[in-house]
Amino acid sequence: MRDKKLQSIDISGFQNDLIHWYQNNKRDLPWRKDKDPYKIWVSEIMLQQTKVDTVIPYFYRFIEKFPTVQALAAADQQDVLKAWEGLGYYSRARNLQNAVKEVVASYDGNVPANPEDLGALKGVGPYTKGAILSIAFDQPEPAVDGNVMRVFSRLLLIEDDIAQQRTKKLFESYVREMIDESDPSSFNQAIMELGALICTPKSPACLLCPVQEHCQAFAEGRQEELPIKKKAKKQKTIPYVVLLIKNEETDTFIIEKRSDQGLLANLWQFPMVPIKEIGWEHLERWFYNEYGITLQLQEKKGKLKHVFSHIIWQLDIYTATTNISVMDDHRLKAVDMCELVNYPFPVSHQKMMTYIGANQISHNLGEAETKE
DNA sequence: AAAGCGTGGCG
DNA sequence: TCGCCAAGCTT
Repeated sequence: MRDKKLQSIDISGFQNDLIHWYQNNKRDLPWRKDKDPYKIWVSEIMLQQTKVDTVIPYFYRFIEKFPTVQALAAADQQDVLKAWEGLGYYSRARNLQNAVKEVVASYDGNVPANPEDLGALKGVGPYTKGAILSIAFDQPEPAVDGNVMRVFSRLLLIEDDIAQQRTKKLFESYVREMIDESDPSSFNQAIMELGALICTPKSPACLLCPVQEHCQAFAEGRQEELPIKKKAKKQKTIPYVVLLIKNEETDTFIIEKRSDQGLLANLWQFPMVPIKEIGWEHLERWFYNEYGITLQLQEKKGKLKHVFSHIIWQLDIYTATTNISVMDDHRLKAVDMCELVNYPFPVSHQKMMTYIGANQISHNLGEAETKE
């Protein structure tokens, strides 16, 4: 029994209008040059919560450095993170490499072409699974991302909160009814392309839309109201003192590897003191207890506000000096300024490198804020 | 189910 | 400046 929402839709007419538009308007993107499942996979992981323009240069560099499943599986995780540096959501990179190792170990290096095995891989959720199956293997599986939910919420006038997990399942069932089984790759990509180019979140270009005549929201002039999405909570601000600690004798700076779990896992940073918990008066003492290093605070170099999706770092950046050169703790390293480029840093800490005269190591970095 | 997890661009 | 948003997954 077909859903009520679909009864008024001319499905094959919709498919034809959509896919015809896609064939004539699709962007020439690097992951559309061939159907290598590995490249499709890499692109889909990079594109999670990330704009196409941001991904393109990363994709080129990543594929050049790790051209095959085997190459990525054999790589050092730090090199993988370095290639991901600046893209964000770094667990994507760690999960991708874990998954690729599994593909080499269990599937002879061939990306599985069935939902069960593919979906069991680290970092491959419902969307990515459907995207790989449809785009690389021409299987009629839904690939429901934010674009698809936006397009379909307008097309079918669906008012469920798209932030809810169960809403995505609802959209998957609609896509299963609507998908073009003769070309699921084009169908899925066309919906996403439409969402990116025409059916945009704000001010959708309905007058240019190839499926305008099928759209129930447009018929009622309600396209701007959809989709419905619950607002995110505001982030909490956490103040830190960041220490750019120089050993004058060896001309090195102290960097620290972050925990292998949680925020920015396994990336490197300049040591940070959660100053609200510690208190200024206990800073040096706490630092010695924590790291075994005595330091002399020098001067404040500036401050940075760094906004994450869920928290905000308020960073006061200081230079400091130390005499301690021993570094048997492997989480800490004393490195020459030139060596900084070999370690993956979060963007916030890349910006601080300008304060110690290091060359900017990133391809995508602006000036740090130095104002008070 | 809801929170944790990055970054850059845009109005 | 600030809130929203982008081809989501994990726990």
